[in-house]
Amino acid sequence: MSRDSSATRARILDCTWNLLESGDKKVRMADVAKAVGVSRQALYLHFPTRAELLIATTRHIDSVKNVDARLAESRAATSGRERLEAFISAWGGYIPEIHGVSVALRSMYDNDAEAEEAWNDRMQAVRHGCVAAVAALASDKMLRPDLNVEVATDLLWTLLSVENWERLVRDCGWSQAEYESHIKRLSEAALLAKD
Amino acid sequence: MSRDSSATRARILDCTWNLLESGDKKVRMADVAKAVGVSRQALYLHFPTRAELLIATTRHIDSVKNVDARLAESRAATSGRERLEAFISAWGGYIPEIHGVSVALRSMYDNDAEAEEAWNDRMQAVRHGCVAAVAALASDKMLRPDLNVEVATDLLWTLLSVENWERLVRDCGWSQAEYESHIKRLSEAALLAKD
DNA sequence: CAATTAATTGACACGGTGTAAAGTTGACAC
DNA sequence: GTGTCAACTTTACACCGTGTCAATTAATTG
Repeated sequence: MSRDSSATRARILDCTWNLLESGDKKVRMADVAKAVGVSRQALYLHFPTRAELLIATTRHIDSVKNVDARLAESRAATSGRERLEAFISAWGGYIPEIHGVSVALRSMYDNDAEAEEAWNDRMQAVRHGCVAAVAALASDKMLRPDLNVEVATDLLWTLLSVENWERLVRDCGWSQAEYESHIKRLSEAALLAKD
Repeated sequence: MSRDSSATRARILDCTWNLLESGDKKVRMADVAKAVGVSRQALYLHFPTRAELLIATTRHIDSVKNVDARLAESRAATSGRERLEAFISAWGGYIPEIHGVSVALRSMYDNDAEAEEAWNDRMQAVRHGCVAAVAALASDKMLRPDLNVEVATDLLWTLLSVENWERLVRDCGWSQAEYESHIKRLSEAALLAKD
């Protein structure tokens, strides 16, 4: 090989990440190319479409930030309630890391089926975590009697949405700590049987 | 005048509304023109940009559905708690009506400052309703002691977001009634002092 | 040296928004 | 009737961003 292809690929992913995270709205292929210091066409050599670049970037972030490991930690908790809190901390703390790319992906949602799929895929992963947390509550007999696992999962999943994080932290100016503590309280109020 | 300008304008707004509500994703200027039975340029004669057409459509819906009056009703309630429930019913029941146009407006959010402004404007109107409901709770001494009006408003506003409605009703398949009852319970759990 | 491969340059098609200009049609006034 | 005004049509085009294509340059490796 004349130059190291995988190295440029990595540089592209890093630059894309930076651009997305810096919040400079417009992240066009040309912007990424410029930031990487490479021609626009070189980008298409590595990623055939913008959607695939964004998806690859999320996977890149996931692996760097090790989201799976983080979420897995919450499974170590003994009681259902501890597990719920651990899960909220893990996922809630992860949201700010992926916020930039999540905005970009969601704004392609309507026109691009691939982007939609990628985003839904990530959200299903979160949902699985919600199911596990809710199931742990249920087996501790801590789940509100008027909720089944399905409905409780829907509720928790909704509370933990990126959109809600955006509204509270970005639009309302809450700190990450405020977000986490209020969402924890709210989730418990939503799911736990009062005993 | 050869034809009635304001009548075509009304037809345009109605057709836009229909198209948006029918969920046929792509609502381009050409699609609207076709649906109205008018040339694409005639559209631009009435609405200089797509954003302005969408904004005018929301205003049109608002006036037809009389959202202000609906929200105003919630002010009639005597106790703070009743008022909260009335507000949630009023707004929650209105969301499905504007869902189509809300999707369209939000998907322009990133590229179009005008669309962003229009959407924020609508959401601020909702927020005012939230403030009023929370204030009513506070004056009834029903507000959780660890919440001030500001934070409580942020929470309620977030719970009542269109995004949460979409997730629960559209993605999770809840009925409108289920949505309303769970959101009411959740809002009360979030805001009310336990007495 | 020859082959391979990364990357460059420049051109272009496509879809959707928005603009510009000239022509058509109908209502009404005088 | 003729003239005028305004709504609307038709056609053409500019702009932007994505994605494609083809020809070329340059570096590495056997």
